[in-house]
Amino acid sequence: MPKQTLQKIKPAKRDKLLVEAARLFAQRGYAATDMAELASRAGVAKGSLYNYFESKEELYLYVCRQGLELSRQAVYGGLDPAWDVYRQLEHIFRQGAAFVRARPEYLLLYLNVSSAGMEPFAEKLSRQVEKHTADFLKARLTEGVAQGLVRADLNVNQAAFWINGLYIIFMASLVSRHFQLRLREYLEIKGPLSKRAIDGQLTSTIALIHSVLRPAAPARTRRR
Amino acid sequence: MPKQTLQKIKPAKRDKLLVEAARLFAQRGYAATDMAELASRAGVAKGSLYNYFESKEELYLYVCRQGLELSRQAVYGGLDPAWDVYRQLEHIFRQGAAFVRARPEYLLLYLNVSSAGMEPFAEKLSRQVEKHTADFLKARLTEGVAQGLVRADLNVNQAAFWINGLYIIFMASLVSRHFQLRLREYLEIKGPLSKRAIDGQLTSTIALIHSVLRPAAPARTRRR
DNA sequence: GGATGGTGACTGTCCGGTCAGTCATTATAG
DNA sequence: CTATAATGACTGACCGGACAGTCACCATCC
Repeated sequence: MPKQTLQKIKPAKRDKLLVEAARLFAQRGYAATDMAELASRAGVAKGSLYNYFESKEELYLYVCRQGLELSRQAVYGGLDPAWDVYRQLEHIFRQGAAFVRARPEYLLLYLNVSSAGMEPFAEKLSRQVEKHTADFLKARLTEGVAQGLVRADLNVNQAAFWINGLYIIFMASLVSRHFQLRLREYLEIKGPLSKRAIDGQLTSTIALIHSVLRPAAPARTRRR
Repeated sequence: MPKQTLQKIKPAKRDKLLVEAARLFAQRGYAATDMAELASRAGVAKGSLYNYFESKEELYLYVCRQGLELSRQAVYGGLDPAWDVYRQLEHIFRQGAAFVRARPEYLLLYLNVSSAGMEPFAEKLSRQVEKHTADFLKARLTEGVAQGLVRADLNVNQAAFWINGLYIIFMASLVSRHFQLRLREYLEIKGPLSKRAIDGQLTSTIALIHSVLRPAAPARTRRR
């Protein structure tokens, strides 16, 4: 989708540009990001941006899609299909948290898509963002049911929906100022958010999911 | 906080202005809302807005705080303190959903506060938005534990955190384009979102919360 | 007639996008 | 191997539109 020119420039330059773009768009939002400032941060002239991309919008969409790709690699990359549902879920939460801490800009980009005025982008991005995760979660849960690891009366679609909901809220609490303040209010954390507190919350969220999915009383509930 | 003049004009005029402001800010976001357009929609001259408020920012904060107040009345209004935790939670979810459907603009306003560039507002609003709900949920859960209605080993703060998380995601699915698309993707809904589908999702979310909070039946019978 | 509220043209600023011109690199000619 | 030509990436001053906030003037009511 970007112009050919983008492919012809030095990779280092291109990477710098895309990283700075992701940061700026994430921090300021789409509308408030100034192409001139972006150019200057990327060490490039404003005109050049328009040699690489047709418009601000095209650049934005490209950065978002690239971020999605990176996130996916980071989160689903080291997954072993042999693991059971619970192990895979835990892996996703932990990898997700690590990635979000290392590259918060991409999650911020995602969160912005749900805000006002971003509907045109939601129309273009939401499906490709959510489809993969939805399919993945549903497939793992269905397998889990088949293997007797997950309660048979579970509504898989609904369960996937709220597991992902917890994931979103949790990750948002790591990067968005509002959700950080909210987390602190709920957990009554006074100082800054420690990695320890976050890990604790992560662990207990996973335990929560576990306790909901696990089949009721009877035997054959071994795991881990 | 607004100027005195605001209090002196006809209530009908004031209400119209505040409603239109809420709608516009909700739909377009803070930055993209044009004071001239707002004035024209409210049937008022642009200059008048500056007779009522010092600035766009003051108007915005006032509208947000007013929305918060309205939401609270709608959601917590008809609550009977004699009800048990579960009944109160269900009431909140159902009242919340009804209010959000009737006046989506206020939830949109809330969602926008977590997006990029809104940090200054998050700093001013987040705490007063979250504090009330957090305290309420924690108090009800604590009561529930004391009454033996809620499992005793529950971490109240964490439970409140994710109950509210589910609430947010659910309500967001009613108003934000992105979260609507996401809900449809997860629940595999093809047509438009029917009230029926939403009610079903709401009921099962409440059931989920119920099943997590309820004490494990057989073991550790403290009473009964 | 003084005070208070209402008005919209005006101003300064900001920003997306353009484009005429520059210059480093590469291709071609001698 | 040098000289000349061609290429296309690069640049930033500039343009047009948008928009927050101002203010000089008007309307209305006591």
